[in-house]
Amino acid sequence: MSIAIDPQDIKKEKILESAYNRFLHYGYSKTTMNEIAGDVSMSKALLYYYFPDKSQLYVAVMQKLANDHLKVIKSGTDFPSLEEAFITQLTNKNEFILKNYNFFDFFRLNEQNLPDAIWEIIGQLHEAEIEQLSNCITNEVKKGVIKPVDDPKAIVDLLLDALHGVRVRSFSQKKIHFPKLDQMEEIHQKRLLLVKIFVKGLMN
Amino acid sequence: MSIAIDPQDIKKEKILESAYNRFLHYGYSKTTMNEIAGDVSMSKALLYYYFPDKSQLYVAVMQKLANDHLKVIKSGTDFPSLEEAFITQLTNKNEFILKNYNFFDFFRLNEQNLPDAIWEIIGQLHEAEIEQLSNCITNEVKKGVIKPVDDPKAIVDLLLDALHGVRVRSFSQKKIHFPKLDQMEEIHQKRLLLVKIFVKGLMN
DNA sequence: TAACAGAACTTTTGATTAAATTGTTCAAAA
DNA sequence: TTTTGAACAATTTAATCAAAAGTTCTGTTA
Repeated sequence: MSIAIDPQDIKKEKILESAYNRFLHYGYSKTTMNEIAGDVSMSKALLYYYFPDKSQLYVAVMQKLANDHLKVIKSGTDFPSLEEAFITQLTNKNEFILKNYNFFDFFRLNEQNLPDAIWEIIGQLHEAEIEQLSNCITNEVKKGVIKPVDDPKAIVDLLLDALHGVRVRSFSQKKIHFPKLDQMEEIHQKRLLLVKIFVKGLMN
Repeated sequence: MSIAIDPQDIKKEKILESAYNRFLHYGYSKTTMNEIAGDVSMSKALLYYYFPDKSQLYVAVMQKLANDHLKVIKSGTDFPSLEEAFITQLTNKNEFILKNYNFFDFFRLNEQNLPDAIWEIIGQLHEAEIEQLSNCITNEVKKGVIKPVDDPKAIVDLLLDALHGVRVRSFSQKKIHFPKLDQMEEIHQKRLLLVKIFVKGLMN
Protein backbone atom coordinates (compact mmCIF):
# COMPACT_ATOMS: atom_id res chain seq x y z
CA MET A 1 0.00 0.00 0.00
CA SER A 2 1.44 3.32 -1.05
CA ILE A 3 1.12 6.37 1.12
CA ALA A 4 -0.87 9.09 -0.59
CA ILE A 5 0.49 12.49 0.28
CA ASP A 6 -2.46 14.54 1.35
CA PRO A 7 -1.92 18.19 0.46
CA GLN A 8 -4.09 19.08 3.43
CA ASP A 9 -1.67 17.35 5.72
CA ILE A 10 1.19 19.26 4.21
CA LYS A 11 -0.51 22.55 4.87
CA LYS A 12 -1.38 21.48 8.37
CA GLU A 13 2.24 20.66 8.89
CA LYS A 14 3.33 24.03 7.65
CA ILE A 15 0.95 25.72 10.02
CA LEU A 16 2.06 23.57 12.91
CA GLU A 17 5.66 24.36 12.20
CA SER A 18 5.13 28.07 12.09
CA ALA A 19 2.97 27.93 15.19
CA TYR A 20 5.62 25.94 17.02
CA ASN A 21 8.33 28.42 16.16
CA ARG A 22 6.19 31.38 17.11
CA PHE A 23 5.05 29.86 20.39
CA LEU A 24 8.60 28.81 21.18
CA HIS A 25 9.92 32.25 20.49
CA TYR A 26 7.25 34.60 21.72
CA GLY A 27 4.94 32.48 23.83
CA TYR A 28 1.25 31.90 23.36
CA SER A 29 -0.23 35.28 24.06
CA LYS A 30 2.37 37.18 22.08
CA THR A 31 1.70 35.11 18.98
CA THR A 32 -1.17 36.19 16.77
CA MET A 33 -3.08 34.25 14.18
CA ASN A 34 -2.22 37.00 11.74
CA GLU A 35 1.46 36.39 12.18
CA ILE A 36 1.14 32.66 11.68
CA ALA A 37 -0.95 33.26 8.59
CA GLY A 38 1.75 35.59 7.33
CA ASP A 39 4.46 32.98 7.93
CA VAL A 40 2.74 30.37 5.84
CA SER A 41 1.37 32.80 3.26
CA MET A 42 -2.23 31.95 3.86
CA SER A 43 -5.14 34.06 4.86
CA LYS A 44 -5.95 34.12 8.53
CA ALA A 45 -9.33 32.62 7.75
CA LEU A 46 -7.69 29.58 6.25
CA LEU A 47 -6.10 28.74 9.54
CA TYR A 48 -9.59 28.26 10.84
CA TYR A 49 -10.29 25.88 8.02
CA TYR A 50 -7.55 23.61 9.30
CA PHE A 51 -7.76 24.21 13.03
CA PRO A 52 -10.84 25.00 15.10
CA ASP A 53 -9.22 27.79 17.07
CA LYS A 54 -5.98 29.12 18.44
CA SER A 55 -5.90 27.07 21.60
CA GLN A 56 -6.49 23.85 19.71
CA LEU A 57 -3.70 24.79 17.39
CA TYR A 58 -1.47 25.10 20.40
CA VAL A 59 -2.72 21.76 21.63
CA ALA A 60 -1.93 20.18 18.27
CA VAL A 61 1.63 21.43 18.46
CA MET A 62 1.88 20.23 22.01
CA GLN A 63 0.60 16.82 21.01
CA LYS A 64 3.24 16.60 18.33
CA LEU A 65 5.98 17.38 20.80
CA ALA A 66 4.49 14.94 23.25
CA ASN A 67 4.38 12.16 20.69
CA ASP A 68 8.06 12.60 19.99
CA HIS A 69 8.82 12.54 23.67
CA LEU A 70 6.59 9.53 24.21
CA LYS A 71 8.69 7.60 21.76
CA VAL A 72 11.77 8.51 23.74
CA ILE A 73 10.13 7.44 26.98
CA LYS A 74 8.95 4.13 25.64
CA SER A 75 12.16 3.35 23.77
CA GLY A 76 14.15 3.04 26.97
CA THR A 77 13.79 -0.49 28.29
CA ASP A 78 15.78 -3.13 30.19
CA PHE A 79 18.28 -0.95 31.97
CA PRO A 80 21.29 -2.32 33.83
CA SER A 81 19.85 -0.98 37.06
CA LEU A 82 16.87 0.83 38.47
CA GLU A 83 19.00 3.86 39.12
CA GLU A 84 20.02 3.92 35.47
CA ALA A 85 16.40 3.76 34.44
CA PHE A 86 15.34 6.65 36.63
CA ILE A 87 18.32 8.75 35.69
CA THR A 88 17.76 8.21 32.00
CA GLN A 89 14.13 9.17 32.18
CA LEU A 90 14.93 12.14 34.33
CA THR A 91 17.58 13.34 31.94
CA ASN A 92 15.35 12.86 28.94
CA LYS A 93 12.60 14.88 30.54
CA ASN A 94 15.05 17.56 31.51
CA GLU A 95 16.23 17.86 27.93
CA PHE A 96 12.68 17.90 26.66
CA ILE A 97 11.82 20.79 28.92
CA LEU A 98 15.03 22.67 28.20
CA LYS A 99 14.54 22.35 24.48
CA ASN A 100 11.00 23.67 24.55
CA TYR A 101 11.28 25.88 27.57
CA ASN A 102 9.67 28.97 26.12
CA PHE A 103 6.97 26.98 24.46
CA PHE A 104 5.66 26.03 27.88
CA ASP A 105 5.32 29.68 28.64
CA PHE A 106 1.64 29.00 28.08
CA PHE A 107 1.61 26.85 31.20
CA ARG A 108 3.21 29.45 33.37
CA LEU A 109 0.68 32.09 32.41
CA ASN A 110 -2.48 30.02 32.30
CA GLU A 111 -1.16 28.12 35.29
CA GLN A 112 -4.67 27.87 36.60
CA ASN A 113 -7.17 26.47 34.13
CA LEU A 114 -5.44 24.86 31.21
CA PRO A 115 -7.70 23.37 28.57
CA ASP A 116 -8.68 19.77 29.19
CA ALA A 117 -6.84 18.67 26.08
CA ILE A 118 -3.58 19.89 27.58
CA TRP A 119 -4.17 17.97 30.76
CA GLU A 120 -4.85 14.89 28.70
CA ILE A 121 -1.49 15.17 27.02
CA ILE A 122 0.22 15.75 30.32
CA GLY A 123 -1.63 12.70 31.53
CA GLN A 124 -0.34 10.64 28.62
CA LEU A 125 3.24 11.60 29.33
CA HIS A 126 2.84 11.03 33.01
CA GLU A 127 1.17 7.69 32.46
CA ALA A 128 3.93 6.55 30.14
CA GLU A 129 6.59 7.57 32.61
CA ILE A 130 4.87 5.78 35.44
CA GLU A 131 4.28 2.70 33.34
CA GLN A 132 7.88 2.50 32.25
CA LEU A 133 9.42 3.10 35.63
CA SER A 134 7.04 0.97 37.62
CA ASN A 135 7.82 -1.90 35.27
CA CYS A 136 11.47 -1.42 36.05
CA ILE A 137 10.66 -1.62 39.73
CA THR A 138 8.64 -4.78 39.24
CA ASN A 139 11.52 -6.34 37.36
CA GLU A 140 14.03 -5.42 40.00
CA VAL A 141 11.75 -6.80 42.66
CA LYS A 142 11.67 -10.11 40.82
CA LYS A 143 15.44 -10.05 40.62
CA GLY A 144 15.49 -9.48 44.35
CA VAL A 145 17.45 -6.28 44.13
CA ILE A 146 14.56 -4.23 45.39
CA LYS A 147 12.41 -5.22 48.30
CA PRO A 148 8.77 -5.95 47.43
CA VAL A 149 6.42 -3.00 47.31
CA ASP A 150 2.63 -2.91 47.44
CA ASP A 151 2.08 -0.53 44.61
CA PRO A 152 5.01 0.20 42.31
CA LYS A 153 3.09 2.94 40.53
CA ALA A 154 2.43 4.76 43.76
CA ILE A 155 6.14 4.65 44.52
CA VAL A 156 7.03 6.11 41.16
CA ASP A 157 4.32 8.70 41.58
CA LEU A 158 5.77 9.69 44.89
CA LEU A 159 9.24 10.06 43.46
CA LEU A 160 7.99 12.13 40.55
CA ASP A 161 6.24 14.47 42.94
CA ALA A 162 9.33 14.69 45.05
CA LEU A 163 11.46 15.47 42.03
CA HIS A 164 8.97 18.11 41.01
CA GLY A 165 9.43 19.77 44.37
CA VAL A 166 13.15 20.22 43.94
CA ARG A 167 14.13 23.80 43.34
CA VAL A 168 16.95 26.21 43.91
CA ARG A 169 17.30 27.99 47.18
CA SER A 170 17.50 31.47 45.69
CA PHE A 171 18.97 34.22 47.84
CA SER A 172 16.45 34.40 50.66
CA GLN A 173 14.33 31.93 48.69
CA LYS A 174 11.76 34.46 47.58
CA LYS A 175 8.94 33.40 45.36
CA ILE A 176 7.82 29.95 44.32
CA HIS A 177 8.11 30.66 40.63
CA PHE A 178 8.61 28.12 37.91
CA PRO A 179 12.29 27.41 37.64
CA LYS A 180 14.11 29.87 35.45
CA LEU A 181 16.03 28.51 32.53
CA ASP A 182 19.40 29.17 34.16
CA GLN A 183 18.40 27.28 37.29
CA MET A 184 17.50 24.12 35.45
CA GLU A 185 20.96 22.62 35.55
CA GLU A 186 21.34 23.07 39.28
CA ILE A 187 17.91 21.57 39.79
CA HIS A 188 18.79 18.66 37.55
CA GLN A 189 21.85 17.88 39.63
CA LYS A 190 19.84 17.94 42.82
CA ARG A 191 17.30 15.64 41.27
CA LEU A 192 19.96 13.16 40.30
CA LEU A 193 21.06 13.06 43.90
CA LEU A 194 17.50 12.58 45.07
CA VAL A 195 17.03 9.71 42.65
CA LYS A 196 20.15 8.01 43.94
CA ILE A 197 19.11 8.25 47.55
CA PHE A 198 15.55 7.23 46.79
CA VAL A 199 16.52 4.21 44.76
CA LYS A 200 18.95 3.11 47.42
CA GLY A 201 16.11 3.44 49.90
CA LEU A 202 14.13 0.92 47.92
CA MET A 203 16.88 -1.67 47.88
CA ASN A 204 17.09 -4.82 49.89
CA MET B 1 14.32 41.24 89.43
CA SER B 2 10.58 41.55 89.23
CA ILE B 3 8.85 41.69 85.90
CA ALA B 4 7.07 44.96 85.39
CA ILE B 5 3.85 44.49 83.50
CA ASP B 6 3.87 47.03 80.77
CA PRO B 7 0.33 48.17 79.97
CA GLN B 8 1.49 48.81 76.44
CA ASP B 9 2.42 45.20 76.06
CA ILE B 10 -0.96 44.16 77.31
CA LYS B 11 -2.68 46.26 74.69
CA LYS B 12 -0.38 45.03 72.03
CA GLU B 13 -1.26 41.53 73.03
CA LYS B 14 -4.95 42.27 72.82
CA ILE B 15 -4.51 43.66 69.36
CA LEU B 16 -2.40 40.72 68.27
CA GLU B 17 -4.99 38.31 69.56
CA SER B 18 -7.85 39.98 67.77
CA ALA B 19 -5.80 40.24 64.62
CA TYR B 20 -4.89 36.58 64.81
CA ASN B 21 -8.49 35.51 65.17
CA ARG B 22 -9.64 37.75 62.36
CA PHE B 23 -6.88 36.67 60.01
CA LEU B 24 -7.47 33.07 60.91
CA HIS B 25 -11.19 33.26 60.19
CA TYR B 26 -11.45 35.72 57.35
CA GLY B 27 -7.97 35.97 55.91
CA TYR B 28 -5.84 39.05 55.46
CA SER B 29 -7.74 41.00 52.85
CA LYS B 30 -11.14 40.40 54.41
CA THR B 31 -10.01 41.75 57.75
CA THR B 32 -10.14 45.51 58.24
CA MET B 33 -8.38 47.68 60.75
CA ASN B 34 -11.79 49.02 61.74
CA GLU B 35 -12.93 45.57 62.74
CA ILE B 36 -9.85 44.90 64.80
CA ALA B 37 -10.22 48.27 66.47
CA GLY B 38 -13.81 47.37 67.23
CA ASP B 39 -12.81 44.05 68.75
CA VAL B 40 -10.43 45.62 71.21
CA SER B 41 -12.52 48.74 71.82
CA MET B 42 -9.89 51.13 70.64
CA SER B 43 -9.90 53.74 67.98
CA LYS B 44 -8.50 52.72 64.65
CA ALA B 45 -5.86 55.41 64.99
CA LEU B 46 -4.61 53.79 68.15
CA LEU B 47 -3.73 50.65 66.28
CA TYR B 48 -1.28 52.78 64.37
CA TYR B 49 0.20 53.93 67.63
CA TYR B 50 1.13 50.34 68.40
CA PHE B 51 1.81 48.97 64.94
CA PRO B 52 3.23 50.79 61.94
CA ASP B 53 0.71 49.38 59.48
CA LYS B 54 -1.52 46.47 58.68
CA SER B 55 1.06 44.29 57.02
CA GLN B 56 3.45 44.67 59.93
CA LEU B 57 0.64 43.75 62.25
CA TYR B 58 0.21 40.57 60.27
CA VAL B 59 3.93 39.99 60.42
CA ALA B 60 3.87 40.45 64.20
CA VAL B 61 1.18 37.80 64.52
CA MET B 62 3.12 35.55 62.21
CA GLN B 63 6.25 36.03 64.26
CA LYS B 64 4.38 35.04 67.39
CA LEU B 65 3.15 31.85 65.77
CA ALA B 66 6.61 31.18 64.44
CA ASN B 67 8.20 31.62 67.86
CA ASP B 68 5.88 29.04 69.33
CA HIS B 69 6.66 26.66 66.53
CA LEU B 70 10.37 27.33 66.83
CA LYS B 71 10.22 26.15 70.41
CA VAL B 72 8.60 22.95 69.24
CA ILE B 73 11.23 22.47 66.57
CA LYS B 74 14.13 23.05 68.91
CA SER B 75 12.70 21.04 71.77
CA GLY B 76 12.96 17.79 69.87
CA THR B 77 16.44 16.40 70.34
CA ASP B 78 18.23 13.06 70.63
CA PHE B 79 15.76 10.82 68.86
CA PRO B 80 16.03 7.04 68.84
CA SER B 81 16.58 7.12 65.11
CA LEU B 82 16.94 9.48 62.20
CA GLU B 83 13.62 8.33 60.87
CA GLU B 84 11.98 9.23 64.16
CA ALA B 85 13.53 12.66 64.03
CA PHE B 86 12.28 13.37 60.52
CA ILE B 87 8.85 11.99 61.21
CA THR B 88 8.47 14.03 64.35
CA GLN B 89 9.48 17.25 62.65
CA LEU B 90 7.26 16.47 59.71
CA THR B 91 4.30 15.77 61.90
CA ASN B 92 4.85 18.89 63.95
CA LYS B 93 4.95 21.03 60.86
CA ASN B 94 1.87 19.37 59.51
CA GLU B 95 -0.01 20.16 62.70
CA PHE B 96 1.26 23.71 62.67
CA ILE B 97 -0.05 24.25 59.17
CA LEU B 98 -3.33 22.51 59.84
CA LYS B 99 -3.97 24.57 62.95
CA ASN B 100 -3.35 27.87 61.20
CA TYR B 101 -4.41 26.88 57.74
CA ASN B 102 -6.64 29.86 57.01
CA PHE B 103 -4.19 32.26 58.53
CA PHE B 104 -1.78 31.43 55.74
CA ASP B 105 -4.41 32.50 53.29
CA PHE B 106 -2.24 35.59 52.98
CA PHE B 107 0.46 33.48 51.40
CA ARG B 108 -1.82 31.91 48.85
CA LEU B 109 -3.07 35.29 47.63
CA ASN B 110 0.13 37.31 47.73
CA GLU B 111 1.93 34.20 46.55
CA GLN B 112 4.25 36.38 44.53
CA ASN B 113 5.85 39.17 46.49
CA LEU B 114 5.47 38.65 50.18
CA PRO B 115 7.00 41.31 52.40
CA ASP B 116 10.63 40.72 53.27
CA ALA B 117 9.76 40.33 56.93
CA ILE B 118 7.63 37.30 56.10
CA TRP B 119 10.44 35.70 54.18
CA GLU B 120 12.71 36.30 57.11
CA ILE B 121 10.38 34.41 59.40
CA ILE B 122 10.06 31.60 56.91
CA GLY B 123 13.83 31.64 56.79
CA GLN B 124 14.06 31.33 60.57
CA LEU B 125 11.77 28.32 60.59
CA HIS B 126 13.55 26.75 57.69
CA GLU B 127 16.93 27.37 59.22
CA ALA B 128 15.87 25.84 62.51
CA GLU B 129 14.50 22.78 60.77
CA ILE B 130 17.65 22.32 58.76
CA GLU B 131 19.84 22.87 61.79
CA GLN B 132 17.98 20.35 63.87
CA LEU B 133 17.75 17.66 61.26
CA SER B 134 21.25 18.03 59.89
CA ASN B 135 22.54 17.63 63.43
CA CYS B 136 20.65 14.39 63.65
CA ILE B 137 22.30 13.25 60.46
CA THR B 138 25.73 14.19 61.73
CA ASN B 139 25.09 12.23 64.91
CA GLU B 140 23.91 9.19 63.03
CA VAL B 141 26.96 9.39 60.80
CA LYS B 142 29.15 9.31 63.87
CA LYS B 143 27.25 6.31 65.12
CA GLY B 144 27.88 4.69 61.78
CA VAL B 145 24.25 4.15 61.03
CA ILE B 146 24.30 6.59 58.16
CA LYS B 147 27.00 6.69 55.57
CA PRO B 148 29.09 9.87 55.53
CA VAL B 149 27.71 12.76 53.54
CA ASP B 150 29.48 15.85 52.26
CA ASP B 151 26.94 18.38 53.31
CA PRO B 152 24.25 17.27 55.77
CA LYS B 153 22.36 20.54 55.36
CA ALA B 154 22.14 20.11 51.62
CA ILE B 155 20.70 16.65 52.17
CA VAL B 156 18.05 17.94 54.53
CA ASP B 157 17.33 20.77 52.16
CA LEU B 158 16.82 18.30 49.37
CA LEU B 159 14.44 16.22 51.44
CA LEU B 160 12.44 19.27 52.48
CA ASP B 161 12.05 20.31 48.86
CA ALA B 162 11.03 16.81 47.94
CA LEU B 163 8.46 16.73 50.72
CA HIS B 164 7.17 20.06 49.56
CA GLY B 165 6.58 18.61 46.14
CA VAL B 166 4.30 15.87 47.39
CA ARG B 167 0.70 16.43 46.49
CA VAL B 168 -2.45 14.58 45.73
CA ARG B 169 -3.13 13.28 42.27
CA SER B 170 -6.55 14.88 41.93
CA PHE B 171 -8.91 13.51 39.32
CA SER B 172 -7.01 14.30 36.13
CA GLN B 173 -4.55 16.25 38.29
CA LYS B 174 -5.76 19.66 37.22
CA LYS B 175 -4.20 22.73 38.72
CA ILE B 176 -1.11 23.10 40.85
CA HIS B 177 -2.94 24.81 43.69
CA PHE B 178 -1.88 24.91 47.30
CA PRO B 179 -3.13 21.76 48.96
CA LYS B 180 -6.69 22.05 50.16
CA LEU B 181 -7.35 21.40 53.78
CA ASP B 182 -9.00 18.06 53.14
CA GLN B 183 -6.02 16.85 51.12
CA MET B 184 -3.53 17.48 53.88
CA GLU B 185 -3.91 14.12 55.55
CA GLU B 186 -3.33 12.19 52.34
CA ILE B 187 -0.31 14.30 51.61
CA HIS B 188 1.00 13.77 55.10
CA GLN B 189 0.81 10.01 54.68
CA LYS B 190 2.68 10.18 51.40
CA ARG B 191 5.33 12.32 53.01
CA LEU B 192 5.81 9.82 55.77
CA LEU B 193 6.45 7.17 53.17
CA LEU B 194 8.90 9.41 51.37
CA VAL B 195 10.77 10.06 54.59
CA LYS B 196 11.06 6.36 55.26
CA ILE B 197 12.45 5.58 51.84
CA PHE B 198 14.77 8.57 51.88
CA VAL B 199 16.21 7.82 55.28
CA LYS B 200 16.75 4.20 54.32
CA GLY B 201 18.56 5.48 51.26
CA LEU B 202 21.01 7.29 53.50
CA MET B 203 21.83 4.25 55.57
CA ASN B 204 24.93 2.18 55.45
C1' DT C 1 4.62 63.76 77.93
C1' DA C 2 2.53 59.29 76.79
C1' DA C 3 -1.85 57.60 75.38
C1' DC C 4 -5.64 58.46 72.85
C1' DA C 5 -9.68 59.92 69.41
C1' DG C 6 -12.00 62.39 65.60
C1' DA C 7 -11.52 63.96 61.37
C1' DA C 8 -8.87 64.65 57.29
C1' DC C 9 -6.14 62.71 53.97
C1' DT C 10 -4.23 59.16 50.82
C1' DT C 11 -4.24 54.84 48.75
C1' DT C 12 -6.44 50.83 47.11
C1' DT C 13 -10.23 48.41 45.25
C1' DG C 14 -14.15 47.33 42.27
C1' DA C 15 -17.20 48.46 38.90
C1' DT C 16 -17.80 50.63 34.59
C1' DT C 17 -16.71 52.27 30.19
C1' DA C 18 -14.47 53.01 25.77
C1' DA C 19 -10.93 51.95 22.39
C1' DA C 20 -8.07 48.88 20.23
C1' DT C 21 -6.43 44.59 19.31
C1' DT C 22 -7.16 39.97 18.25
C1' DG C 23 -9.80 35.84 17.58
C1' DT C 24 -13.62 33.87 14.93
C1' DT C 25 -17.22 33.41 11.39
C1' DC C 26 -19.42 33.95 6.99
C1' DA C 27 -20.73 34.79 2.28
C1' DA C 28 -18.94 34.45 -1.78
C1' DA C 29 -15.23 33.49 -5.23
C1' DA C 30 -11.73 30.51 -7.34
C1' DT D 1 -13.26 21.60 -1.82
C1' DT D 2 -10.24 25.27 -0.85
C1' DT D 3 -9.53 30.02 -0.27
C1' DT D 4 -10.27 34.95 0.87
C1' DG D 5 -11.81 39.74 2.37
C1' DA D 6 -14.67 41.65 5.20
C1' DA D 7 -17.76 41.59 8.97
C1' DC D 8 -18.38 40.27 13.57
C1' DA D 9 -17.51 38.93 18.39
C1' DA D 10 -14.62 38.38 22.18
C1' DT D 11 -10.73 39.83 24.83
C1' DT D 12 -7.48 42.98 26.44
C1' DT D 13 -5.98 47.55 27.90
C1' DA D 14 -6.44 51.88 29.66
C1' DA D 15 -8.96 55.32 31.81
C1' DT D 16 -12.33 56.84 35.02
C1' DC D 17 -14.59 57.32 39.25
C1' DA D 18 -16.79 56.39 43.64
C1' DA D 19 -16.58 53.73 47.70
C1' DA D 20 -13.96 51.52 51.01
C1' DA D 21 -10.03 50.93 53.54
C1' DG D 22 -5.52 52.29 55.10
C1' DT D 23 -2.80 55.97 57.05
C1' DT D 24 -1.70 60.44 59.05
C1' DC D 25 -2.68 64.79 61.34
C1' DT D 26 -4.26 67.83 64.88
C1' DG D 27 -5.17 68.36 68.91
C1' DT D 28 -7.18 66.72 73.65
C1' DT D 29 -6.93 64.23 77.93
C1' DA D 30 -4.84 62.23 81.91
